Amino acid sequence: MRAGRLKLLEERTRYEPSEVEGRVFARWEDSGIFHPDPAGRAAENYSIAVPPPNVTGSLHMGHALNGSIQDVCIRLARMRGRRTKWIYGTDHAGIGTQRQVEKALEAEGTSREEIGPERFVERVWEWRRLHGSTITNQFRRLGTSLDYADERFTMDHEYVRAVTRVFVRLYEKGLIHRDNYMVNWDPGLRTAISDLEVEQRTVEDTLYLIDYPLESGSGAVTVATVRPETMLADTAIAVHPDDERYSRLVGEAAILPLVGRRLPIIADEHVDPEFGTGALKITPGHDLADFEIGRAHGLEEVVVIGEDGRLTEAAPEQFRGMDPDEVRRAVVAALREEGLVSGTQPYVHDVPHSHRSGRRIEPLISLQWFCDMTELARPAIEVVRDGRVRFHPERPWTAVYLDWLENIRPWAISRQLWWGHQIPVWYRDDETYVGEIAPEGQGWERDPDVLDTWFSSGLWPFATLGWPEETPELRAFYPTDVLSTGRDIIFLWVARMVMLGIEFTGEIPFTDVNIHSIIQAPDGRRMSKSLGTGIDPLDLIQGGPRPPVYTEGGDFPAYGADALRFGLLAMSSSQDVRFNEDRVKQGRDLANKLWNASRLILLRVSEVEPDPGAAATVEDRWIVSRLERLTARVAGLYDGFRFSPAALELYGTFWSELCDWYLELAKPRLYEEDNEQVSGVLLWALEHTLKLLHPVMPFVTEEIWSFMPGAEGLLAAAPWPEADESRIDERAEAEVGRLIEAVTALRRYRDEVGAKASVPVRGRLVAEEYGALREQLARLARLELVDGASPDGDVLATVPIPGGGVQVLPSEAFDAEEARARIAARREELDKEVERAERKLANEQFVAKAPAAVVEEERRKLEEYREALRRLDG
RNA sequence: GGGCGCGUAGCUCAGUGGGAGAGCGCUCGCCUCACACGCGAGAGGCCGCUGGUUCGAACCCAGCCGCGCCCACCA
Repeated sequence: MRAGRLKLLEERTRYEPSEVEGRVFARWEDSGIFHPDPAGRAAENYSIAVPPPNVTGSLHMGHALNGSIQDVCIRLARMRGRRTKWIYGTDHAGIGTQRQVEKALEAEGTSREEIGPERFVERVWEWRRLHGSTITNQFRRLGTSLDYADERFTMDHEYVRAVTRVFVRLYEKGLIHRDNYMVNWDPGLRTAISDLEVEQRTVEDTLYLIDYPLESGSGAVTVATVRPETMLADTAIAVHPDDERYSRLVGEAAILPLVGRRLPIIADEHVDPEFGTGALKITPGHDLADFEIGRAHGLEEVVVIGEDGRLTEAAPEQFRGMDPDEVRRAVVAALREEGLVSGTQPYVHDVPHSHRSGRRIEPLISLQWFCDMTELARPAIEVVRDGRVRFHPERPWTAVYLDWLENIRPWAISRQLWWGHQIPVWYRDDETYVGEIAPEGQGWERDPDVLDTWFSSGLWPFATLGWPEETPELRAFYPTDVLSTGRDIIFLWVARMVMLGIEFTGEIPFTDVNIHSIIQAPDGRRMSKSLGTGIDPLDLIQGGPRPPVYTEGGDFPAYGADALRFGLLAMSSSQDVRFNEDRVKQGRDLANKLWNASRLILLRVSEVEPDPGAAATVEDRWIVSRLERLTARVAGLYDGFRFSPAALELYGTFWSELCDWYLELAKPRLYEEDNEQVSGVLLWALEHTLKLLHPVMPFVTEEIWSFMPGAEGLLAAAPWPEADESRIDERAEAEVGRLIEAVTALRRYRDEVGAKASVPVRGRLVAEEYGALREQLARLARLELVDGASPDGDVLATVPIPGGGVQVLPSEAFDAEEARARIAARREELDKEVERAERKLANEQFVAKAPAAVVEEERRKLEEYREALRRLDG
């Protein structure tokens, strides 16, 4: 059986991810290791709740990176023997999903309004049935070990019950209330949105100066505004209390042009006397600042703009039904006719826009549900301050989180959508009923609004585990351990989970928050489908078209999931990075290298137990020592959420030390008949490497694992190697270090003098240190070593190596003249080094103040260079 | 307006007090019986600028120049 499989290994000189990945994934999933029993307590178990992707979404680069990161954590914990659950599920994503279905309806020539709420919600569920598994299958392609067998959805019956419970409890606690208040109205989506869903965009506007005649008839007050259309709802004029230009007018009134309303002139500190004319028109119905000034002064709130963004019946007849742009032109024209526009100037400023629809926000007074956050924020601040919840990297995210929570404002939680968690409130005449189930009796009407999607997301780590029921899952896996996400949802999601988690479970929902890079397009822009800058992770895994942001290169090759994972982890850090296909390529090359190094080892070893104790030679002890160091280093990096250096160190040590040096050093012994000792070391080195790399590149490592002699079970469930410091061998490292330096120097010499690749250079080793490694030195440097007993006079050159040199003797390999010129150049180089070191050591300050070890190191180097020079001359 | 971050090799990025690193790209030589998705050897850097602290600065401090992000009710 094994022989048959080895044949496959023999024949395949390239690693083929597409042939391996599906098969390996099925083995994992069928084994059940992704789906743990809900046993034990959370403190001993390990869990992560995945940021739930939109149910009808598809995998993008952020998912791929974050999936890779979390999978490293999960696989590491699993190998360390923890009972491990990666909580999986999807989000109903209110606005996003509703928009998708609306578009589908439009394509059918109908609309949401036409089919009504009930039928619409049915259509959304149908949509979910059709598209809901896409992203799940894409996560499988990435190799992520999510608990797919226990999938949750934020609109599941049990989840809805949790959401309802939370709303009712917060209401009963007095933290949720309904109010007529100024909200960010999205006229495109026709719903209120929260402050966090608003983004500022820089807009070029015109600042209009408009004269408002005084009631007394003696002149006018000139106000400055970029939205003249809102004047129709003005109810006052405000000036700064200390502004002497206007102090005599405070208490008087002006007359609102076009409308005729009497506007009291009031004093308020929020007015900036430096801006415009120092007089501010007050529109409490359509501007947040004015709204607050209005409430402070008890001003009338006139509303002339409706929920569709058009002027309402409350506006003068000539303007009704106009959209904001139309009405602006019309109002300005009307004012000009009356000679009341006394100036205009271009004005560039930031204007709030809806993050979802891109439309300019229309601040409107509207009856909405609000959640007061101050009380919830207090313990959420506490747990981060005292380190119970830690951000990685700590800076700047800890401060970002704390700043926001310390200045938190009420959260507008109701949305005028049809898809989502309907607010559990019923009305009958003047009565309001808030409860988990509908009230008894006739005539109750349920509030048609739904909750902000982030309200339900905020319960994710515990509602997915069955809360409010005391389920075994909750006991086993809550609190979770790590939460990993991008910085863009620290406020929207992370902070709210902390607040709601503490409030409803009494515990922090996770102990570590990892904030990962945001990966930009290769040109530095945002990755986005509509911009043509988005790169589909699946196209990298299985091959596919390059997006328009690439102007050349044809299709992506099929790099494979391991390559993508490696690439994303290697390119990402704490700051935003541009997508770098070369890193993915590096990952593919690594998988291939791993495959081929494994072929070399597995096709030739004796079937023995992997055993670091089998180390018999200095190079054996060297590789064992190097891999033990790597183990400690990589574990530390993984645990510190430093995945990029971890991936790159694994790459470097495996490639440069294990492959380039150790495998080459071990080959002669491996090819011998009696190779059991070196087999033990090689198998140990391979096994160790596979384990360390498995969290990053699970497919290729699992596949190779299956070829190990006596392989049993899954690598994914194999024990993680703990670093063993007793196997660190400084002496072996120093000896092999010298060998490497010597071989490199000799190879460089060969290269410099143009030695023919296939012909050995004759030479005599003049150095004490190479005892056991003498043959290796000769073989790797392609030297024909002659006995040192009888020195002849025709030494062409001496190549300095640590501890001595190699006298080069004439041979067929190269031309002697050229060699002499090379030596002269090398001497110059060494002279420079000696001079530098001497200068440094001549500096009394340096010798006196630098740490002894540093000074000593410098002396050692100086001596080494002098020695090398002596060798060169002799 | 407030805050945060970035500027290091041609490109994308690590490095954060003791002689500048990786991958790709480039040059030269190799199909050496694991791998040409490979092997060997190299070239390439006023570590944005100016001052300061220090025996010593890419790294710490200050200022400046350039770029980016977040927060924010000055119309």
